[in-house]
Order: sequence, then structure tokens, then C-alpha cells
Amino acid sequence: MTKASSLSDLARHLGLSPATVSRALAQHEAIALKTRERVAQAAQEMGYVPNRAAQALASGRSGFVGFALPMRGRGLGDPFLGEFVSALTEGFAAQNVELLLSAVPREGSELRHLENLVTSGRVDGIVLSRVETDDPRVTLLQERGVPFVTHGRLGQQETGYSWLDTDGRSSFADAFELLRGLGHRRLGLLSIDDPLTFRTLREDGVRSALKAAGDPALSLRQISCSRYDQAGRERAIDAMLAGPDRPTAVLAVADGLALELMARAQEQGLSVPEDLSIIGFDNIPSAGHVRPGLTTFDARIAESATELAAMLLARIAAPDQPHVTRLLRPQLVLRHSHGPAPQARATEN
Amino acid sequence: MTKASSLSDLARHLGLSPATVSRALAQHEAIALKTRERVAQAAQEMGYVPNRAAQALASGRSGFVGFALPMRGRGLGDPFLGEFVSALTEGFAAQNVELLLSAVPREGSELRHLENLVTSGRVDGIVLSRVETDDPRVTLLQERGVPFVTHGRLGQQETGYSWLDTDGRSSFADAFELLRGLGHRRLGLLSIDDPLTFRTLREDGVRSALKAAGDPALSLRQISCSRYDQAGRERAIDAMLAGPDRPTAVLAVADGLALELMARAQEQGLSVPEDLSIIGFDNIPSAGHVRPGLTTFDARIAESATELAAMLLARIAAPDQPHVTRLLRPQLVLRHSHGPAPQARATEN
DNA sequence: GAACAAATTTAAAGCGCTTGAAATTAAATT
DNA sequence: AATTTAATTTCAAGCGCTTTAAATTTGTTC
Repeated sequence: MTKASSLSDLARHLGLSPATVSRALAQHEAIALKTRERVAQAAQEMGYVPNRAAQALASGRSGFVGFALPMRGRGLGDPFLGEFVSALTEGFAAQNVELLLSAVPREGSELRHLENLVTSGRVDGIVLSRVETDDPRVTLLQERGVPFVTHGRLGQQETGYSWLDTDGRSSFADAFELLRGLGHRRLGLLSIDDPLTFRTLREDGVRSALKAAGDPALSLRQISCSRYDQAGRERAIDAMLAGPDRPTAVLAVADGLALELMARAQEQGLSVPEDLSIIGFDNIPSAGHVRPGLTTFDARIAESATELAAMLLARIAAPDQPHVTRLLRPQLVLRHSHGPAPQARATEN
Repeated sequence: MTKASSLSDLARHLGLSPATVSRALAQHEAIALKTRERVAQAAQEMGYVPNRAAQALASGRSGFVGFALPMRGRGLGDPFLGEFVSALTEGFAAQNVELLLSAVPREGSELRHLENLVTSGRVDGIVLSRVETDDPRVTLLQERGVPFVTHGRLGQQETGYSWLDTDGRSSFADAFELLRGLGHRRLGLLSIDDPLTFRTLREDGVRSALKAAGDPALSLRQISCSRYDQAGRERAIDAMLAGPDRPTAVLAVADGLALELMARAQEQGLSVPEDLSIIGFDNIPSAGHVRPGLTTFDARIAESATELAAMLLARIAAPDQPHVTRLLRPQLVLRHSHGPAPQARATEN
């Protein structure tokens, strides 16, 4: 059997017109079922694979979706992003769509980069993660009319785009209550300084719970890493652990931070959770490997990514459908990095 | 200033032919320098971005390169792959080339998948990682004449393709010697069962060093995870730690394995390195965060990826150039998970 | 300033596919 | 059997760019 390297080869071999073959391969209703089968088989036998560039040019659809990979920070070396992108890739692959990894330059106009990506027609849609308050990327994509979905919300504006988020606000409020119930009075909140909405929401959760508790004996020490690099994190962690009135329990907005805090505390001779309770967020794999296991919220990363992939494909197929939003309620994974407050323990005995 | 959405728009505006504009933008020598500048400026002003599908169709170059992402295992959640792909992405981005993440199905014909990827013209070249002995993917790509580079060698066949590898064989031989010098006599080698060449080479290093030492008092307990999932690893680790003649020092072919071994050993009341020395490979970030810090070889992941990106782009530009191969010598990162053998300590006192 | 060479620009033919509109063929209706 | 209607298939025109070969312009030389 000879090889068919183009549609017309295949068409000629079948005694059909290229138009019919094209439609047959696309499972067009107008083409007789028998013809579609005949074409499919011949394509299979002759090893015909359509040329994607030609398809893209003719149809206006590239068959790719883009993920803007933030290059500051650890990139995909970040366990969260790694798992997320991995699941995204798989979610799209199921529909025969590939993920284009577009490195967002460390500095300079990320926006122009994104614009270039969409106007060059390289992608049919975009997945945005790590969104910020009033993220300009969202505005740009809205104006351009490019299908996109975001992991996380913008904070203020929660409508006019399709998003999926894990409910960090209520989770952290719950965590606060949990720790308060365990007798902790001096709480800590370890965060970051970027305008990323996920940390804002988690902080809000804690602060609103603090307010709701209305207990003047409660105090909250909030420290944010000013720059999210090794040094910045260390500085913040040391500040959190400093002084005699150091918190007895700390909420960290991300597991990476929580893990480093734990290691640092242990290094300083504190034991977790006897001297210091720690709760994180995301449930990255190392959270379960470390001793004691980190109590944290399961952000259901892979599930979120899979869902987002489906959402984006749906938007690409039907851009005029109303926007979809989904708030996932993360589950608290109880491990062993939290426990009763030191004072409470003392009085218990 | 009006917008130019196609080459001919731009050409018309400039009073030039599309051919000239196309060449000008490509910095063709034949076009007068003054013209090139004029065109570049107009393109900038009118926000012209070439359509990638059209470029691809006309030129036969997609402007993308593919990375076959293995979906069994943890995918990009694996810290190694995450960092690797991240650096790859950045390396290609520097040349305005994007990485296409192609999910290799968990089962079924990976080969057909790869073939489809290249014959559809979606990518101009491929990066292969985690290569196996006699990897059929390499054969396929060689036959097809598709530019590709591999991270790691095939083992037997080290010619006829371009590769970059970190020298695990000599590293592990060195590590063996280091441990022997510290008085260890019962050594362990924790590995995996896949036919991945990197583990074969590392194992070879240890075994050849063992042989070279020629000391009958030396013993080596080699355990391989039969399946690389949570359960398989745990089983292997438990087997490694079992019995009274358990090794006093273990070499693990990857940091992930080493880290889990360490956690498990500590859980069983062994202290590292007093009772058990551990040495890993790769130097993933958690190797430095864990207590004690893991002694391991720095695989220079990011550097390798950047180099591979350059190698692939060079091959795509000049497919007939001779193949390039590079063997990186990893550096041993001395942390605190290794120390003198228990007996040696006893006699020391 | 004619004759030639060198430098620069252009015409025109695709690249391999999709798609709206028209044409053909088959089935249904009178 | 002629007419309508429905079911299939085909024509032909691009999609927006690159590239070979040819045309034009400019510069040199005698």
C-alpha cells in the first residue's frame, strides 16, 4: 500500500474529491456514512496524517492552546505548577489538542508577549494561572475576544470570564477556627507579597475569622515575603519565629512556605507540633513525605486542571455560551503538624 | 495608525510587494538595509504579527518543538522533569520557538503518537528524555530524519544521534569509593526496574567500583522498585532496610527515592547518617530542604536543558552537521546524609 | 552614453487544507 | 414518467505566507 502524504493523494486513490475526503475525515453529517468509513480506512491504511499548518490556515484554528508559564519563581520546578501543567496537558490531549508552553519573560512586557501569542494565531485559547488582582492579562484577552479560562479569580471582578478556584478564604477561616479551638491565641500568617489573589483571599479568610471571633486575647502576626526567592522566604520565616511572643500556630498560604517554616523551626530546636503548629495549603507531595506530615488543604490540583481544560475547550467550541465559574471546596488533610497550644497542654497535665 | 493584519496589508501600506516585505522581515541579505528598517518600523507601528500557520505552511517549518511528556509516573510533578521542562521552555523561547507538550499516553502506542506528531508537521524537532536501552523512539526519529536530541544515552549505541548526558556511571563509582573510604562494608543500591539507561549506567558504576575494589568483605544489596508507584517504592525501601545485615550506606539512583528512604529510615528509629548513610542523584530542591540535607550529585538539570535546546535548534537549522554529544560531569554536593560507618565510629571512640 | 554587472524588487506559483455555493445523483411524490 | 425534494458530492476560491525565477533599477566601466 502506497503512502498518502496529502489529502489529494488520498482523494485520488479513493476516486473522490478532496472536499469530500476532508469532510469525511471530519465526520461531517453531509457525507454518507459508508463513504466516511471507506475514507477512514483508507487513511489508516495509507498512513495519512493531515498537515496541521494547512488545517490551521484554512480553518483558522491552530489546534493548540497556550499556557503562559511564569518564569520568575521556580517555573515548573514548583510542585504546584508542575502537577497543574501535567494534568492540563493530559486533559487537552484527550481531545487531541496540545499545550503550547509559552515562557513569559522574567521582565519586560508580558502583555505584549501574550498579545503576540494570540494574534499570531498560534493558539486557540489560553489558560491563565496565578492571576492577580485586576490582572491586565484578563482585560487584554477579554478585549481581544480570545477564549480563556483562569485558575483563580481576580478578587473584585468575578464575572465576565470563566474561572475555577479553590476556596482558600473559607478554608483558612476554618483553619483559624480549628487552631483557636485547640487553644492557640497567638496565631501567625505567613504569606507573600505579590498581588496574587489566592493569597489575598486566604488572608481575608483568616482576618475575617479573627474579627468574627471577637476575642481580644487573640493576636495575629502576619509576615509576607517581600520577594519570593530563597533569601526573601528565609527572612520572612525568621521574622515569624523571632521573639518570645512568637506564634504558637502558623498558617502558611502555600505548602512550600509551610515546609520551609517547619524545617527552620526544627533547626532552631522547636518541635512541631508541640511548640508550633503549622498548617499549609495545596497538599503537594512533599507535604506527606516530611516528618511530621504537614496538615494542609488539598487543592485538588490535577482535578482543577482537568476541569479547566474541559472548560476551555468548551469555550473554544462555543464562545458565545455564558461563562462558567466553579469554586472547589478543598478538604483539610489532617496530618501531624498541628496540635493543641503549648499552654493548653500544660494545663491539661 | 491603522492596523495591519496581514503581510499584504503591510506591503500595500508601504508601497512594496509582499515578497519584499516578507524578505525584509526575515532580514534577507538581498533586501536593502534601508528597506528592512523601514519595513520593521512600519510593522511595529501597525502592530503586524505574522500568522504562524501561514508561515508554517509556506515554509515547512512550524516554529515549534515537541517534548514527549511521559504520563506514567508523576509527569511534570516530578521535580526533575518540572525543572527540566521549565528550562527547556526558556531555552527555546530565547530563539522565539515554543515548546509543544505532547502527552505520551499511559499505555498504547507511544510510537504511533510520536510518529503522528512529526508527520503532522506540528513540530520541527523533538526532545527526548528518560531514554531507554535501544529506545524505539530514537530508531523511529532516525528513520524519519526528524531532528532530535536526547537527554541521556541509549547505552549500547552512543552514536548516530545527538545526546547530552550526566555521567552517572563515574559519579556512582566515586560515591562508592567515598563510602568505602568511610568504612562502609555493607552497601545498598536502591534502583528502579524500568529499562531506563540512566539507572543502568549508575548501577554499572557501582558494580564496576565494587569489582575494582576486589575486597571480599564488601557486599552490595541491590533492590529495584518493580513498579515506580508509591507502593512499589515503599516495598523496595522496606526490603532495603530489612534484616540485621541491613546496609550501612545506600546509594539511590534518584533523589526522590533517597528522600523517601531517609524518611522511612527515620521513622524506624534509624538516624541518618549515624546509622545509615544515604547518597542520591540529581540534587532536586528538596534535597537541600530536608534534615539532614541530602548528599547528592548535582545533575545540573537546568543547564542540561538549556544546552539541549541549543543543540536541537542547531540541528534543525543544519540537519547535516555531524552529531554532537556531551557528557556532563556532575559535582557531588556534600551535605549531611552521609558519614562514617557505624563500626568505624565505634572503633574510633 | 552605451554596455554590462551588481543590487534590489516583483510576479506568480504554490504550501495542503477547509468551506460556501453549485452540481450531481438518488429517493420520494404525484 | 415527469417533477420535487432530499442526500451526496464536487468546484473553486481562498487562508497568509515563502520562494524561485524573472524583471527592474542602480552603479561601473570604457
